Amino acid sequence: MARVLVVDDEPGVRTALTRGLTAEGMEIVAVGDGDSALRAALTGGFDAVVLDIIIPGLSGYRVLERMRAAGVDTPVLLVSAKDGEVDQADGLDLGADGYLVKPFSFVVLVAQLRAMLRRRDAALGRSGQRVRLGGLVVDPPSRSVTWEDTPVELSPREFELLYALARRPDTAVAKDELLRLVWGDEQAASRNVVEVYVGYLRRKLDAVGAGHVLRTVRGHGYLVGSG
Amino acid sequence: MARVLVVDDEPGVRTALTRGLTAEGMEIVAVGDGDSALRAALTGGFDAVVLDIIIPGLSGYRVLERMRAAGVDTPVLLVSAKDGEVDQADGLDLGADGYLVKPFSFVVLVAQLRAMLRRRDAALGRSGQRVRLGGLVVDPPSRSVTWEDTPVELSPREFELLYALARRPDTAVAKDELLRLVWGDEQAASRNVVEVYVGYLRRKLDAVGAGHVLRTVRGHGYLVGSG
DNA sequence: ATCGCGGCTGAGAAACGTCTGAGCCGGGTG
DNA sequence: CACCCGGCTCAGACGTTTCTCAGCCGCGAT
Repeated sequence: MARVLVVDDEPGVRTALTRGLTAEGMEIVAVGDGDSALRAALTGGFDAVVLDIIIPGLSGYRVLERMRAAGVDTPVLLVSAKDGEVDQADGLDLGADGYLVKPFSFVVLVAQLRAMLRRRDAALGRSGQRVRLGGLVVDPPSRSVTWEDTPVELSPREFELLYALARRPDTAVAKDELLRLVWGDEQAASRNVVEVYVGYLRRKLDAVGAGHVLRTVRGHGYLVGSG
Repeated sequence: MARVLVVDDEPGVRTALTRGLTAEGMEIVAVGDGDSALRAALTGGFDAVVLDIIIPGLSGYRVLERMRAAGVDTPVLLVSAKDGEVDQADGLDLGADGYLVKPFSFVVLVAQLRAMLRRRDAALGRSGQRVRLGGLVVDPPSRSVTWEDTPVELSPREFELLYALARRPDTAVAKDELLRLVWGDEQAASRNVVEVYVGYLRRKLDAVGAGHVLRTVRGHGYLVGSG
C-alpha cells in the first residue's frame, strides 16, 4: 500500500483528495501549509507527494527545493493554477516528477500518481527489501546476514533459502515451494536437497546462537520466526 | 549523454525536435511511424522516448504497450493533440511516464525529459557526483581516487569499475551488471575480465591499505563498503 | 516399548567460481 | 622501428559449493 502526502491550502481540496485517493487504495496524510509539508516530507515515510505551489508559509517550490537538498528523493507531483510554460519548466527542473495545472482532472491525477509509484516499485523490485526479524537481519542488496550484529557467512544457495523463508516470517513454507523458489523450476533436484541445506543453515546459525529461528514443521516444511 | 528516441509523423516536428534536443546535449534518433518506433525502442538502447500517439502504422499506444510487454522499461513521454482526461489517464496507465498535449511548449518538453532522465540516472546511481565512503573518495570530474588523502593511480577501466561499485555502497553488484556498466553492452567481453580488473584494483588499493573496501560476494559479484 | 516414516547428517564426487600468471594485441611514443 | 602501456584472453590451480546417496535418528502413534 502506498503512502501519499497531499499538500493544499484549501480544506475542500484536501478532503476531496483524501477521500478519492483513499478509495484508490492509498494511505493519505494531508497538510495545508509549507512548513508542515516540509516537516512531513523530510521524514521520508512517503512514497509520493502531491504538492500545491501556492500555500501559506514556504511555497511549494521551496518545499521541493529543501526536500531535494536534504536528499529526500520521494517523487513529487506539483499542482498549480499557474499554467505558464516557465512555471512548469522551473518546477520540473527543481526536482519535480510531474506538473498538473489547476483545475485538474482527478482521473489524470490518479494516473500520474500511479505512474510515479510504478517507477518506484520497479526500482525496488530489482534490489529486494531488507528483512528484520528479531535479531536476524537479511539484507538482499549486500547479500549479507547478521544475527545480533554478528555476521553470518552464507553461500548463495544458503542465502536464497534463508531469504525465501525470512520473507514470510512465522509462516511455514512447504519443501516443494522452497524448491521452486530457491532451486527454480528444475525438476531434477530432489526434495532431500532442501533438508540438506536447512542442515547447513542451521549449523551456521547455531554457531552464532541463532539456531532456534529456523524450525521444522513436520510433514510440511520449515519456518523462520521470532518466537 | 542521453540517447532519446523521437517519434512523430510530421517531418517538421521531427527536425525541430532533433535540432532543439541536440542543442540540449542529447543524442536523437527520429522516426515517423509506429513500426520503426517499436523496432528502435525494442533495442533498449535509448534512455527516453518522446512518442506521438497519432502516427502511421502502429499507434503510439500500441507501441508503448508492446514495449512494456517486451520488458523494455525505458521512460516514455506521450505527446498528443488529444487533451481529454481519459486519453491522458489511459496513456499513463499503459505505462507512460508523462503526457504532453499538443501544441506543447518546447521548454516544458525539455524539462519533462530532463525530469525523466534524472529519475533514471538516480535509480542507476549515475549522478556523476563525487562519492565518499569511509576513507575512500572517488571523484568523477577529476577522475581521481584517494584513500585517506593518499592518491591512488588508476587506469580508465579501473576507475570506471571502482566508480560503478562505489556509487552503490554496500550493495553487491553482479558481474554481468558490471560488464554492462563498465564495458558497455558489447557481448564480446568475457566475465573473467571483471575478475582480472578487480584483481588489479585490489592490488592498488592494498598498496595504500584499503584492500578491505572491495569484497567478493561469491556466486554473485563484488561490493565496496565501509564495513 | 516399539514401529514406521519423515527428517537429519556424514561422506564423497563432481561442478563451479575465483584468482593468478603468462602472454597476445594494438595504439601511441620516443 | 622498437618499446611501453593498457586492455584483454587463456589455461591452470585451488578452494568452495552443490548435490546425491545411504544410513541413522527421533517424533508420534499405536
